[in-house]
Amino acid sequence: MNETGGPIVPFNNRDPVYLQVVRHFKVEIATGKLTAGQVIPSRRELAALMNINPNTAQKAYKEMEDQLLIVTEGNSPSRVTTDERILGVVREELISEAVDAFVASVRLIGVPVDELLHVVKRKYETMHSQHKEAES
Amino acid sequence: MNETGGPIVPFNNRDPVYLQVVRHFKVEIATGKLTAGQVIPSRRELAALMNINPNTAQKAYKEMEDQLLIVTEGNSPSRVTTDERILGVVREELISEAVDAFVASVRLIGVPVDELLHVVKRKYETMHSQHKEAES
DNA sequence: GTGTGTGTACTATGTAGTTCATACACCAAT
DNA sequence: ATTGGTGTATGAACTACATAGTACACACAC
Repeated sequence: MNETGGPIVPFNNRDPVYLQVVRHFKVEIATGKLTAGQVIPSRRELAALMNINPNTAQKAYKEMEDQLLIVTEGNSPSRVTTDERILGVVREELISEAVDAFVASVRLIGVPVDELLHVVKRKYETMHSQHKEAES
Repeated sequence: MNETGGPIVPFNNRDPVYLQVVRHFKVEIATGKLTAGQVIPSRRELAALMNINPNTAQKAYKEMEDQLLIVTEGNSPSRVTTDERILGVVREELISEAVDAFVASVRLIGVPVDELLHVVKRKYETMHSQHKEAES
């Protein structure tokens, strides 16, 4: 599998790869696996790791630099920003974006709040247990 | 506005237009605005209504026929299927798809269920009140 | 029959977005 | 200075989608 050169990492095909890479790093930051000032792989290293094109990695890093998530001085390896104010909102941003998209998609259907919350809770716990099973 | 020939209806630009048209009809069905056996506009009428290309309308209708949502006999106008089993699951499908996508997007972040439900509820009620304001 | 409207099918074109291939400038170590 | 590693820039290639244009077969009304 993956002889075709496609990405290894859990990528869907609806969203651009470079944005999914950005999201991947945001999750790493939000969950504390990446901390302030920590060095991240070079463009080419990341490309090899994720089996994507170096330019795609570059585009993702460029996007993260525009969002002030990472910093790059000269040609030393890029690092996660040390600005705690920025890091602190990453988690909330991720959650908020997901919730916004979700609510927007069900708004027109007119689902009662109670039913909605119930379905979410059920699905969430189901996936969580499946996740645990997969790891064991 | 819309002199350019773009769609009038609330379409985003990430998803293909024809799929958003399909979704539009599914919502109409789910909310009871479209009922079993009801006649829907012809391809050319819909194209004029939504300000899209007739081929895009055709593609949407073709997709709905493949999903057995509508039926077309000869060249009489297409109608919503009378199969209640199919109509009955449209609403649940819409909700389930939205929930699946949502849960998948937040799963990696590891948000506690309680926090998640709280944020959803807050956002949902906010949007709902805004919706009411916009209508008044 | 004529005309109009239906669904359907096919090709071609334009466009936007993504990814790829390549090249360049810089720095550091050997 | 040469080699190998950075980050960076640019243009080509490719894909998906929407659109335009045209055509055909059918049915119903006049």
